[in-house]
Amino acid sequence: MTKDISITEQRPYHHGDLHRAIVEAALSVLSESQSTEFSLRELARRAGVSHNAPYKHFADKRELLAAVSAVGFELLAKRMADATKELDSPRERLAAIARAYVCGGVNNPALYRLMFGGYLGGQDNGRPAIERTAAHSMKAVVVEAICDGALGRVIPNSAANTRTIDGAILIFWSQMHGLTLLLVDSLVGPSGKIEELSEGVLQGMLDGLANCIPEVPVGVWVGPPPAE
Amino acid sequence: MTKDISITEQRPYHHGDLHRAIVEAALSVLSESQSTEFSLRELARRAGVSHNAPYKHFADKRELLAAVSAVGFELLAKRMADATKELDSPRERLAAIARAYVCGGVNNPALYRLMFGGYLGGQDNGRPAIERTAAHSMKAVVVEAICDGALGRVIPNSAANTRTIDGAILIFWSQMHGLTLLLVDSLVGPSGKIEELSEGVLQGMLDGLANCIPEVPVGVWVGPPPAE
DNA sequence: GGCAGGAGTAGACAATGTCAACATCCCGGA
DNA sequence: TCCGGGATGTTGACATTGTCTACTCCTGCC
Repeated sequence: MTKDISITEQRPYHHGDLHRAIVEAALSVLSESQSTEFSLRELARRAGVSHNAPYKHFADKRELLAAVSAVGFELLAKRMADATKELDSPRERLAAIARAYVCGGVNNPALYRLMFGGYLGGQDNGRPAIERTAAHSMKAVVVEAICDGALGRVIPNSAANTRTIDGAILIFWSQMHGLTLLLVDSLVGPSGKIEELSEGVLQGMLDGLANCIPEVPVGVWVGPPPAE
Repeated sequence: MTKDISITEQRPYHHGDLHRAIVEAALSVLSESQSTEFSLRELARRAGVSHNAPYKHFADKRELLAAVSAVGFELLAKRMADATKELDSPRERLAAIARAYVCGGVNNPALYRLMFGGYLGGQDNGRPAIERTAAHSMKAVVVEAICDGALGRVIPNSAANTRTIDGAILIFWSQMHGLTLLLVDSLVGPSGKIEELSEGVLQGMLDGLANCIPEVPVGVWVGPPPAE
């Protein structure tokens, strides 16, 4: 009786690629509402399936969020990689990466917050593997740019330079991360000056980084994510 | 019939200071669970009142969160202010403020995330006034330290220096903000080296800041929060 | 002394995350 | 060719949550 095909041929019983559909719905809702508080049921509705169908693809909401977050990291990595194309000066390339990073966060704050807002375990270790992997590949883009000579000298990505690279990454990343979030929160402004502002911070940081690079301490986690 | 005083004298019908009790309960839950997803009803339970009593003191959950966030800003301001006591060197005072800032965030990540996680309007303008006020008084501590000569020269807090001060604030704040969040997310580690790491970033930033200070662009919002 | 209104309570509602039981479809082995 | 099992979807249920409305209790003020 449930086989009552009312109008035209309704979608087949099986969706086909619900996993992807749900993640995309989440990205849409995230962009539109700019709120991280959407419901699984809403996504199911958008995908045209019952409220419980997503559970066949994600163990729980957290796992779905992690998948979305992972896409966010991939998008960011791609943005940054693309930004370095057709640029020769290593320093300019690192600067371009920084701009792409901040820009990506500012353009979709809700997604950026999802990636870094601690909706997962709080600890990186608590993040599902899929997300950690994506985050690491994003970081690799930065590592490469720094080793490339962006700070005034080429730094071979060898064990001997781990300390130097780790330190540079930490300074670079935390500065960009903080700037992005302050911009997103509108805690700095007026908004018309955002690019000029960011540019000043960026160039200042690169100068400072180039100077203090050799003395930077050790310990940042760089390289493949630690095994579980 | 509801007047059945069962055991000893039960608490009086009126709580006395429920507003404060609810905020404190929220701070407790936040510290304990390190999750920002607690329920209003849970707070009411802790305070020993009915699930609707909090609504006599807060219009909705968002307003309660804003109040908690405001307390967070006040605590942070106090921490930073205390950290500068008994320190003479302006630079050391600014460094102490930075350490206090990062430390405060790392010690209670959930609270820090509540303050900056965009659970409010996303935009600073969307934040309730009480919270903006608290955030501003926190920022004032930093402004004072910078003007004090922490960067190698005294910068009178006058209109003529707005650009310089604003720029310094932005660099300083975004670096500390980003560092705090990376530490909280355990995206850098190992944790044993956190202090050493932070110290490196901090000193590097102060050096860089002192150098590039004069050229920093304009536009950061500093001063009393803009009128609604 | 009484009354207005602030403070707290009880009950209801829709929405949500998640569980369990059932339905439908597709694919590989007999 | 048939069939049965597993993956995928559906329906229904449940506890929990934010919030609304109506009610009760108590306190301060005229």
